[in-house]
Amino acid sequence: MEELTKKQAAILEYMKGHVAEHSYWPSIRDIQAKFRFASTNAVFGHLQALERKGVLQRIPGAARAYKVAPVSLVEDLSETIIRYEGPDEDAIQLGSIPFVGSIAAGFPDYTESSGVVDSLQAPISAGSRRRPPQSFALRVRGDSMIDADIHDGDTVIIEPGHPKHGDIVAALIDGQTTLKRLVKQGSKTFLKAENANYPDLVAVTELVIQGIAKSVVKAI
Amino acid sequence: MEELTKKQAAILEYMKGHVAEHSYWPSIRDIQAKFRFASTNAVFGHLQALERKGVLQRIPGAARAYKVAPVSLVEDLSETIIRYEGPDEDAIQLGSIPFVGSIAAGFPDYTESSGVVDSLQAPISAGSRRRPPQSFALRVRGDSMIDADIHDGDTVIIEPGHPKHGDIVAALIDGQTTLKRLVKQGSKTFLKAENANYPDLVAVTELVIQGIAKSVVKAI
DNA sequence: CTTGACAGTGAACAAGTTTTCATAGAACAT
DNA sequence: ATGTTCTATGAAAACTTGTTCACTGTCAAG
Repeated sequence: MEELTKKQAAILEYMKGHVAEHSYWPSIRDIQAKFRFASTNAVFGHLQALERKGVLQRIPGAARAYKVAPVSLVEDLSETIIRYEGPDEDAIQLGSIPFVGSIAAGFPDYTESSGVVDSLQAPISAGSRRRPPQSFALRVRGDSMIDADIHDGDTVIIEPGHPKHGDIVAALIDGQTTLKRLVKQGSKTFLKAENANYPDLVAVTELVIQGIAKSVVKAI
Repeated sequence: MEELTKKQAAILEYMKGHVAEHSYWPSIRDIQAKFRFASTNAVFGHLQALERKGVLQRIPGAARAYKVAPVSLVEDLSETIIRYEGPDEDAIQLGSIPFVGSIAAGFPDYTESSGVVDSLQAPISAGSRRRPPQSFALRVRGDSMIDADIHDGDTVIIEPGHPKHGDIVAALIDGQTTLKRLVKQGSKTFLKAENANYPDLVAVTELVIQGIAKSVVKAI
């Protein structure tokens, strides 16, 4: 993946923010005004670049119509950072998560049955209309679970619940969600990374598990 | 709120689904084609009706640009069912959650930093780009917290973390997320409903807290 | 039987929007 | 020096889209 230029990144960010704030995409002219371009064509070029670089999909001819492609961002996060990607009740249906931009100011737009969120590094649990369990999907970052055959880029389906010994869980550690195996020893509970190179056990202070990994969708 | 006619509801549903599937709104002509209207004006009329009834907000002149208004659905859920509505890092910014329809078939469109979910009765934690804490918002259903001045319809901002004694937390009980106050007695931990009519304490088995309520946005 | 809300056709207009064409400076690697 | 990429201007073409106007029909309430 080619790198985005500063302006390209800024424009993409603005577009996502616009969606988050207004729930619809900005027009080329909106972007032009925001960045004080004298010509719409300046924006046009950037959009083409964004599409060429694979981070944005335009719908030719259609107004205010875009999609964003999966983007891999490199960030200085240690261990297995789990990022939200989309919800589901089943790995097979994982494909149904539409995009959403970043959080921005504005008036809340939501319905009882749905919502859009920015979720940079957080788990999201979401229920389907059919199944009560509020399963959700996480994208795995890092290699702390490679011994469990869960690799960077994989997507894990998490379901809230009370974990048993041996379950792989999404837990909150140091403010970040990580994927670990739950280990009970007597009355004590620990979390264990499934990577021989990682420190063995992390003591569970309490009440930090957000869900249990039920299945894994391997990265393509 | 006036009732929606069958066609109006169908059109609104289609629009939401279109957003969920494609991440952008349909044009009037898209809707026209979907419902086999011979005239765009048939759609136009319905959209006007939807706006008049307060469930849809149009942006005059702008293409493929709409917002949806909050909708209250009544469902047979006991106790304080918490529903995801939108994320935020702050109550003041709560307004920034864009709409999303129900889950629909299609290819996943997401970025590393965002996602759209169907979230009928689940909590979603979401982070902003700025602040690591992955706060999220929940809509309160039921009256188990009325003594804490949290009422049905209110929106609570939840932030993942390790709760202290006295914190109001979003906890998973019987597979559903509920809002309760955390009470510690010696080495034991309980959850307590803030309603004199409700049973006093619920023992915390372990690892069920999903976040701490930081602020409340009162229902209008 | 009339009135009004609801639903729709058909055509046309006006505005919004994307897209193309022609042109050019700055930064940078070859 | 020279080509390439990125960035940008300015104008216009072409298409998309929301909006309006005129007219018809249904159905229930008054």
